[in-house]
Amino acid sequence: MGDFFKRVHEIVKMIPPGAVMTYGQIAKIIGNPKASRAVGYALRSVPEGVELPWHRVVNAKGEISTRRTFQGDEDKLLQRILLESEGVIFQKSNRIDLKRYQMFF
DNA sequence: CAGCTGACGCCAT
DNA sequence: TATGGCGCCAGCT
Repeated sequence: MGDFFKRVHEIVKMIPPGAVMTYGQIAKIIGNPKASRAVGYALRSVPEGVELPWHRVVNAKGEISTRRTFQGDEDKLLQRILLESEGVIFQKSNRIDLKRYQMFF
């Protein structure tokens, strides 16, 4: 695993319960604003046993991004449940209000 | 070394 | 709002 992935993980670890950050936002913080897709790729490969709130990362529209794997839907549902358990409210559009939940440095 | 892929983002329509 | 198209980039093959 490269340095980029590690930095993504370090940042995600800092997101407190009930708050979220976006893929693009994390990419910018790392210093590579155009690597948003790679951020998602990094969350896909979280080491076993590593505690990391991956569910607190959503896309720029405030929605849970679509997985391309065979268990994608199940994974998205889990992410939503985890966020709701922390008090995050989803709108009818299946999005959350970023102005309210997004965390900034 | 040369593609390929995808938990993205942005802009045009 | 909702789509569609395209650029980007780290890792994998």
